[in-house]
Amino acid sequence: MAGTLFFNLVGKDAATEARAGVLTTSHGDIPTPIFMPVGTVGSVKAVHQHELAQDVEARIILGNTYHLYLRPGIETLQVAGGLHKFNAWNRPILTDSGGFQVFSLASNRRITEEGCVFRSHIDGSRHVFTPERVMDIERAIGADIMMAFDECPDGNSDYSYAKKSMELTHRWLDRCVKRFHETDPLYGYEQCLFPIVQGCRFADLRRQSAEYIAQRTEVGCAIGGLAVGEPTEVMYEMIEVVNAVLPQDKPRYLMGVGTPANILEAISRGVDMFDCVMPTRNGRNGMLFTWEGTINIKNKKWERSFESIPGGLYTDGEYTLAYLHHLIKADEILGLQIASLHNLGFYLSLVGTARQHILDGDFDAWKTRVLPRLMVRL
RNA sequence: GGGGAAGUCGCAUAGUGGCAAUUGCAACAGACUGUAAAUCUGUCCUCUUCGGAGUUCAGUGGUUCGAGUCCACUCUUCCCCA
Repeated sequence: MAGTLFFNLVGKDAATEARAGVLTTSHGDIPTPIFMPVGTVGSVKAVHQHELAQDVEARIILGNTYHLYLRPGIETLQVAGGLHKFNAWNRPILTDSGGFQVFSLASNRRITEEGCVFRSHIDGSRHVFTPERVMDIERAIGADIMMAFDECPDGNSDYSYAKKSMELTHRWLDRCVKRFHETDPLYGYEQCLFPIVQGCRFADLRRQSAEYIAQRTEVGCAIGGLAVGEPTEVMYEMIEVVNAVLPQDKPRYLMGVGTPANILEAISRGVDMFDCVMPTRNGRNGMLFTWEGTINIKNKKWERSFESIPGGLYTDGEYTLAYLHHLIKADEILGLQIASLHNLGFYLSLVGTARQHILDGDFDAWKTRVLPRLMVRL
């Protein structure tokens, strides 16, 4: 069942490794570089689907296997006809495998060769995730892009643990690939499986993992286990190491990253896809991302700033900083919505603009110009 | 007019002899990277070289080694009966 899911490179920056492409799926084309809003439990928090599509212009969103499996449960999703129908999002969806929960729910799980035993963070009940089980669940969710089940070790893990963890992730990958090919999509459209590079902060492990993944990828590759405690410079170095090995003609997805600066740096090192909770979570917590830097809208200094949110999209000209300051301070739900919407709009605009500059051939100059301002705290 | 209750750091509260003094809210900052997050952390009398130092619990006086806590009076607020 090949053919509806493929990647085309359409442009390459001369001075850097930055690329522009199109990832085609049966739910629509995804221009790359792309940012994918995170919708863990089937909703991008505080943002309507129609806002995501029309205002933010999101091309693809994430769902999470672990969270959707616990709630609403895969039976409900199957009866609904998959996540796209269930949550009324008819553009592409990527599901994370639960590998990150192996990391973030470390106190509630135990890893074995077979898989991972979780204690539900909701009711304490016991659940077993194996590579096979995760593939089955991702089939049931119906994501266009399924992620392999991996272990995401802490960024400060020592070499011996990182190596063991990487090797386990590789063995799990082979089981994922096998199960993936033994099963068929449930809803009549093609799904693909992205393997995940691990190796923590160690260049030789990263290289080794990238080689392993390169031989097993069909549509695209992911780089996991970064931005989990290691220094930013180490993350950049690992991206370079990995992307030197991963196939040129397939999209590279840097999982869970990151700040606007992280994203531009990663694009310049050949990354094509990103996801991160930062625009939504930080937005709900009062942080706005703009082309001029970040704003903590809760700060008193914005109390009388009656200008529009800088670089706003949907919100531009309608809502002022002072109004958003008021809404967030007053715990008004609309404040969370506006902040989330603004930040997602900015992130999509960031990668969209980057793409345009790659196609125009001046990405590096543009990046150099814009980067320092992104890191300013207003 | 008679009787009763009460005044604590913005507000509300705890405190019945060792206290710069509980908790909540508010305020002011900070954090947040494949979402256990509309969450979490810190500060929140004044000064500080962050070790401390100095002033506090309506006011004044007293008892005591020691008082937010006990006593007297004053002021203020609230409640009940006339």
